[in-house]
Amino acid sequence: MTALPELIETGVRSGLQALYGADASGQEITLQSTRKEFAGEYTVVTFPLTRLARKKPEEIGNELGDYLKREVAEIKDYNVIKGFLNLEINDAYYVDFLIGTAGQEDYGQAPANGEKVVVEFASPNTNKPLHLGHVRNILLGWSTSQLLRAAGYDVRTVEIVNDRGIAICKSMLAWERFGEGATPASAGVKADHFVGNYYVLFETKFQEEYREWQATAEARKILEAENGKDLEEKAFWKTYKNKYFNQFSSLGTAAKEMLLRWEEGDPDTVGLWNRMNGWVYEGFEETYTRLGVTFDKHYYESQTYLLGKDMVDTALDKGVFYRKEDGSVFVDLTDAKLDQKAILRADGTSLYITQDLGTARLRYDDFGATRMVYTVGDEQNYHFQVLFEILKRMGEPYADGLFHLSYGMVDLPTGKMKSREGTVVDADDLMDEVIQEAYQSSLERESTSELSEEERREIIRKIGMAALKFQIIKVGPQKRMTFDPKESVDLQGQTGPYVQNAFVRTRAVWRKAGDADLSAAAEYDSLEPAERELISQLYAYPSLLRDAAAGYDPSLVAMFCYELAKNLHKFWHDVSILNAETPAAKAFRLSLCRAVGNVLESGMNILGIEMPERM
RNA sequence: GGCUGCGUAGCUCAACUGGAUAGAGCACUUGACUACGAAUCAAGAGGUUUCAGGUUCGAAUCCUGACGCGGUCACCA
Repeated sequence: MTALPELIETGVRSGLQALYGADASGQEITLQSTRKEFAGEYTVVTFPLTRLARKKPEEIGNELGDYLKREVAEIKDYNVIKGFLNLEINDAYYVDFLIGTAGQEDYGQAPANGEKVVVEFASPNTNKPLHLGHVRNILLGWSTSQLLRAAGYDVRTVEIVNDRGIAICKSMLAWERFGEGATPASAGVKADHFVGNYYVLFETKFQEEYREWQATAEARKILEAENGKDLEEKAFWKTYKNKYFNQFSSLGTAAKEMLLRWEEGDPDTVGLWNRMNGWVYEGFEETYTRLGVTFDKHYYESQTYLLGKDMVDTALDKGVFYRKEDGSVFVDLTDAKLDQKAILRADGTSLYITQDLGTARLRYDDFGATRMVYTVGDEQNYHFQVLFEILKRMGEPYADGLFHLSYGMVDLPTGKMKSREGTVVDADDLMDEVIQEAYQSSLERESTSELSEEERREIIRKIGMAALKFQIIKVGPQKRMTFDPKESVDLQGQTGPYVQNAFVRTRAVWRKAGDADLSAAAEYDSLEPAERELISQLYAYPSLLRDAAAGYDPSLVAMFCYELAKNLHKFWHDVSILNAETPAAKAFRLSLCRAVGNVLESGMNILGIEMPERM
């Protein structure tokens, strides 16, 4: 069965040929969906055709409309408004489509295309628990991976954990000095928070030490000698903090020594490091599970940070990189409007980007993926431009399939999140909060009162998580977004629970209908406006998924689900289902409910949002 | 400062990539539960799309400039 857009396009082409002898074979015919206020589902814009047809847009619309109505069986009628030709699709065609195609369980799922893609997201540091920024990253990465899956790709999800470096050493040192052997279990604290608390404790102790030091004679001398810009004393010490950490601080020195011991493989240090990171992973796993995401593979920087060096040699041989006299290795990307970029230090040690070269190759070796998606904030746009350009020049087999899924930072209504100012929204707290709010709302309702306490809790969890997730995913990835915790617990309007509610209605009507006989549905032949709207939307679902996947944009799926839910609610209000006028209408509407419910569930599933049967 | 992204209703976001009278939600006002679930529906009000030029049948979208807000410019990650 040829898809409607193609059908219309070829119809328009042959129409132009027949009516005006015009050859539009190379022409782009502008086809869009009809705006709500006019009758019809598809609209041909006739302005661009004036040159071909040498007539006014309205005339072309009328003549073309006549032609299409006559020649194309699927087109029932048309109307012309200015340069817009609106086409209505045959009821029978839509009814057939609903029964035959849209009713299928896996409607929307594209057939496997045999291509493998790796999607990276989350990728946290191990010194602190996850926060709102990670939540956006994770939801975006996960939903994109599901979207690609629906589009027919063979998808693997991965994260790369930054488990090494000075940050985790700070937590380790603080625990060693002040922890008195405590464990998450003994302290009764979620394990990643437990470790994070020691990171904070380190900073606190360090600040104390720093303040005390500022009163010493040594410090006064430095203040006098180095405060060139006549800063206020407080401001000066703020700028001096890093230098103090590296040169004078005993805590700083101890942390750095710990890092050195770790690099040397000192068993005690590595043991402690394993123990504390183990706690962190335990905590992360809990959070991931609550968020409903899983990874096919976890990469750890401690195991990958030396990768990429071997690729440097081949790149040098190929002339992609060059070596400076001091031994450092660079790449010159100025002809690609990028800069010269260091790949190896003069002492031969590697850099962030070197590691990224190595992990790209590693993933290719691990999975054979020809596409890789990196879900990383837009502050790293430049880094990924450089990385991808290099991989391209090196002729890596997956180089053309690299995509930086860049997204904007999350702000709060009060401004940016800043850990120093304690305005960071913790991921676990946030989930608790939205679920608690969903619980409060549920108290006002009795629709689930006959269910068990456990079932009700499960429903409430789904509702709260839906509110949170939808709120975040509905915003286009590139956009910097403002996240208002108050709005995230909204359960009405353009929200996850609103969509869930539409789904629940489709289920409720089916519970009442029992195993109704649907065979009469095919005889239904006078679609109500709300029904046409729903079907044409169902019709567009596969192409919507295709477009969203091509653009790596799950927000399109979220908006689609919302629109579909909205039309379901309107349909619900406008027509009677179980008390429909005829058996055919009843059977048809039940079928429609089932199909809409399935698509809502499918779309929301892509977003990682679960649907309750009741709410 | 160079490069780069963004600026749409009071607020949070759309606008099918150049098409119709710029659309939703929240908040505000008003109506609809004795009807398959009111976490719903319907209606009202809310705009010089930051500003100024340009391109064309047609611009929130493309070009130029100005203003405002981010990001980034390490042999850090």
